[in-house]
Amino acid sequence: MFNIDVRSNKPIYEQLVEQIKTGVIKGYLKNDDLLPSVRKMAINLGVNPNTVAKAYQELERQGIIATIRGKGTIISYNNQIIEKDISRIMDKIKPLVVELKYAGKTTEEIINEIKKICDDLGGNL
Amino acid sequence: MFNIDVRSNKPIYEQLVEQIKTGVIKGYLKNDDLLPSVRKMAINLGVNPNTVAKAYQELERQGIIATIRGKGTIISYNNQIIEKDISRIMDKIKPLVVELKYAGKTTEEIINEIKKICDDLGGNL
Amino acid sequence: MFNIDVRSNKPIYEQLVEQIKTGVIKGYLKNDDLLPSVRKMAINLGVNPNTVAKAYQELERQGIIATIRGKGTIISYNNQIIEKDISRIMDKIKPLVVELKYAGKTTEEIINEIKKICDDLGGNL
Amino acid sequence: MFNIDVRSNKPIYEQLVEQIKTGVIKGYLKNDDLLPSVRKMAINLGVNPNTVAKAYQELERQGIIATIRGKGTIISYNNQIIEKDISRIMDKIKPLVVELKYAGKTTEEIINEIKKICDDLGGNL
DNA sequence: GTGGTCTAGACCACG
DNA sequence: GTGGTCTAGACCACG
Repeated sequence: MFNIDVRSNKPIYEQLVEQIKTGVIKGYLKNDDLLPSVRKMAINLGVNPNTVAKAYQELERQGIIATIRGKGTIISYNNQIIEKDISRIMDKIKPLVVELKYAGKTTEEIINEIKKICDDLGGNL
Repeated sequence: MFNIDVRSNKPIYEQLVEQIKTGVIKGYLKNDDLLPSVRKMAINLGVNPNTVAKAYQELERQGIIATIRGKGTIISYNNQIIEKDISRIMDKIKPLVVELKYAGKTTEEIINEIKKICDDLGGNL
Repeated sequence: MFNIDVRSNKPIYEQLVEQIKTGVIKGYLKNDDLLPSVRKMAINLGVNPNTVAKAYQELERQGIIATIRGKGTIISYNNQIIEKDISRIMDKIKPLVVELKYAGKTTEEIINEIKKICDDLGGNL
Repeated sequence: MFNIDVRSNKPIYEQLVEQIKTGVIKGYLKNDDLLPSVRKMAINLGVNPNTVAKAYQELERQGIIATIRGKGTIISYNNQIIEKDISRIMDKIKPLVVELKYAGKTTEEIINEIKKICDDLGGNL
């Protein structure tokens, strides 16, 4: 379910944080879903347990998961968190669109590209 | 003209690379424009000359600038480079749009957001 | 295994890049071989770690080595890279042969010299 | 007659030295041929006169040219110099051929490539 | 003055 | 421990 690229220049723990968040946003991971323990996840991914622990801590700090004594780590977020995340995504898109405009692309051209991306996803949603 | 944020977690040399590339894409920097010398740029930005040199070397490697013996460093790129950069921008936008879709946003909502961004730039372009 | 000549007018980092590439071409270094860490290599060669780091980064940029998080730096290339390198060698030989011809050497004389070089290597290959 | 590439990482004075030496080896420049004055050459090439002067000094040091009071700078070499240069060319070719061998090329393959280069020159010689 | 290279030494994130 | 980044400062070739 999770793919780690040890050759990437992006830290492993960040890759894991991002993938779990994406799983939540996409709906693959729902509230109360149990995540693999740090050790199991580390073995699954072939990485150091410290690295998984760091990712889980970061996710807990962000209010996406929670550690429940005697149970393990579960997905636990509220919609505010997700909304905040969506607006964070828009914040990432904005400067990129601005750059396209400056590069001479028209609004129409940009919209068309976006539409194409959405259409490619089409049926799945 | 260039802003460096030494507190950012993004390396200084990368910030400079990105800002010069953005200047080129936006058209502020044109072919044959002379860049400040490594030393002058370093003083302007308040950073070490080595850091500026690293940025300039990276830009030269990317085919954006060129070192001319006895003259200094100039902007020197061809449109292929810029086209490649535009498609790199689209590649960054794509996964973000995908995430918005998965999060439940409709194509229409996304398009509207993009339009809003473009309209805000409106008159300048 | 590696020899650095600090008196050479060729930069140290370039000497190291070249020797590692030669090691790959000659087959001494194979894919997934672990290179000494930047620090160890620096001590071995008696040079500054920054200099070794610069060489490693250049090799990574060229697609000869890769940095694996939590493991270190390994040889990692594909044959395309090697083929490209061989054709680069031929490109270096060409103008030299041309010069010999212009200097009055006959094709036969040149071939004989080349043969002599090959024969001297003889048994080792 | 001479081409200088100010974007090259090879110093301009070296480029000029090399091209004049090549001219001599190829026979375009013969003993007692008059070279343009430092100033004229500098203007022709669009470079700094100091740079041309440096090249001429280097050539004089190598015994290829001579400065004659009241006459200017002339080509002036003896065949020993040329012979030495030819052997210097062979010294450059040798490690390249060695590398090809190590890369798995057979002697025959290498010879064929060399022949191809010589044949392409064919008629001119 | 200009860029290129190198050293010594430091700090940091990552694993 | 590992590589990445940065500074301060130096030296050098080049033009």
